[in-house]
Amino acid sequence: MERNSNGREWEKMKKELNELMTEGRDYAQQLKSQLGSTSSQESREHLAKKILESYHKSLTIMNYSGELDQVSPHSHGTGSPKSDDSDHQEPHIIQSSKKSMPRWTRKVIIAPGVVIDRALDDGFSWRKYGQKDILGAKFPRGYHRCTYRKSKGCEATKQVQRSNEDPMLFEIIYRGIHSCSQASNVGLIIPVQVLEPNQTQEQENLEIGKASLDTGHHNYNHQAHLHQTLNYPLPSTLNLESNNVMLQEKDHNIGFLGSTSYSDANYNFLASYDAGSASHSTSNSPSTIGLESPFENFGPSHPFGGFGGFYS
DNA sequence: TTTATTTGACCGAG
DNA sequence: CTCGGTCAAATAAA
Repeated sequence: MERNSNGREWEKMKKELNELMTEGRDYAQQLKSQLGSTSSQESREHLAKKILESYHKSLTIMNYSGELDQVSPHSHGTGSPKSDDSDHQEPHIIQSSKKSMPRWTRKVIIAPGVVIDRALDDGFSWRKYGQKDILGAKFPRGYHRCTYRKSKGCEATKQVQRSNEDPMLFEIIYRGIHSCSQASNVGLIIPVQVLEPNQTQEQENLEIGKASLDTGHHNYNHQAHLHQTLNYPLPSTLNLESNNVMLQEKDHNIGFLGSTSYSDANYNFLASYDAGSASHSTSNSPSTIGLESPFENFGPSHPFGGFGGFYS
């Protein structure tokens, strides 16, 4: 209703989303056309990777970051299947303090043996700028901002807080929308191979928490060799393995974007290939499809309406 | 070198 | 004052 500064943020978010999805659509289109031909496997993999990146980012923005990359049922879990598992994914967008930036929470449950860094990777590159001990929290909270804040003025930030009682649970609070179109180290998901099921994960987790919340490298070195198989060298740190993660969103759920029914017609046009996804290309071509008001579209099955209430 | 992380200082809100 | 968040200097990594 009342569109004020918050509404602006929303606009930005939608715009970003639109670009991201359009980009992904283009890549998918390319991939599709390459399927018939005998294009290089490499090329196709690259496209697939790009598509996943787009999804990843889009979902992150929307607050829904399900594990579409790979759906690996991480069963074993010393005590993982807790009630929390009831997937109540819900991203909550509140606009409280700060520059009235949208904010949402994501919860990530790490399966035993998973490298935390990797698990928490959401496709964007972040730079840690602080860590604080929080009252009542057993683990410190890490503060991160977009790596391109300086160069591109991207103001997105996130906080990572490890749960007190369940060290496998991380709560990530995102604030602000990425105004940068980075596609850096989205390590893509690698088929995870569950490694040694046991080991004192709790112990390790604790250690990590003490040491450095989000940079728990070292600890899992022994597993590294197991994953040398992956294709992409991870940029920093050696966290491979990854996706045994279970993502959950808390608070309000946005439902799912898949609901946006793109008309096939539109689908064909998108030849717009704005690799750079220029900021102006916001509504390039028919891409505006259902995204015109993404959130409204999602509404049908999900209370996005209530959503609006938050940031307005 | 440049870029990233660590960490205590600093600051505003309550 | 305390607390949560950020800054920035020192340090580490690349």
